[in-house]
Amino acid sequence: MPELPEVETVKRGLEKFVIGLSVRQVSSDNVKSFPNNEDEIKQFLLGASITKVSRRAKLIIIELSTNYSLIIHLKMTGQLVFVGIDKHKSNDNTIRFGGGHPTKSLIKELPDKSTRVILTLKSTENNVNVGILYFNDQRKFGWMRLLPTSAIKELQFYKKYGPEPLENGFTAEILKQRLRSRLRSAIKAVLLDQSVIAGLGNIYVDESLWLANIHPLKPVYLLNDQEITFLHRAIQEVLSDSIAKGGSTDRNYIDVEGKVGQYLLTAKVFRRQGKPCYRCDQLIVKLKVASRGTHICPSCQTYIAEVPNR
DNA sequence: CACTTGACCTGTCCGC
DNA sequence: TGCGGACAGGTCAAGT
Repeated sequence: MPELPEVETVKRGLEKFVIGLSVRQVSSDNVKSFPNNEDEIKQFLLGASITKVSRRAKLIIIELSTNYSLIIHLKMTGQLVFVGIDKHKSNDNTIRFGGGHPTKSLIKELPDKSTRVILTLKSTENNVNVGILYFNDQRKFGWMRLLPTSAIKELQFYKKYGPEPLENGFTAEILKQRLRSRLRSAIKAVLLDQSVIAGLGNIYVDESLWLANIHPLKPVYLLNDQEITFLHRAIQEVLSDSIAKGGSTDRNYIDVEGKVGQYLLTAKVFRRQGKPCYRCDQLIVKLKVASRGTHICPSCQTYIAEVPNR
């Protein structure tokens, strides 16, 4: 579920709380979640200080003073949560996340049974423990991995990532070019492909297509220039709006401070089946496209399917 | 090559 | 109430 806005929110939270801290202790309960062996961890993670946090597509990169990095993919149910060391429990027994303010959160206790990796972080100057970073992941699809920083951009999947939709270089013309490789596919399937555009997932594809008045099943070759221009603008609007709202919490997502995202409160179609379209009052319908739950307004997003020619 | 589907997991919800 | 099955959706491998 974490897509670009959620991952960006987590990245900003990490910047706020863990930059400058050093890793004192590491524990992991699941090899899949964190496959590096003990030697690598001892040599390149323990004692290293965190110098920088960045994001590419849905990947979080935590750079270390050893010239290694932790790269993290949250996939569906991953969470990165930071708790100040002396703030685990307040008087009323609620966890105090991040800077110590009690936060209403989906999480009741830490660690819990979805906790896969625990990083104890200390001050780089004076050896005092400062906080604990928890990597939770109910479904174990997510992972973190320790790699030489220089090796990240050589990773196969990393090299294939398409452009970042919120960066200046991402123009309507670029979008048009990127779409050209997948002319016969449904636009939704293409937008979900990280090698075409980086960072979109199911929620924001549905939202963007509604905003641009495009049916998710419409094949790319049937999109005209104006539709692509609208789509380009819609993607940027939807993503920036969601980042401003701390992302979307469907069931699982929380940020580094344990907070849920607010985007879905104002979502236009996602999970709104049976409710009226904000533009035309027609009821939102749920269908399946690219084997994903897909939400559209049947009146705003029309596409008369051709008889398949095969 | 372009494109689609299934597998990876676990928790939740729905119908019987 | 218990239980089986569908569903959730990011990504890659395997299939058409």
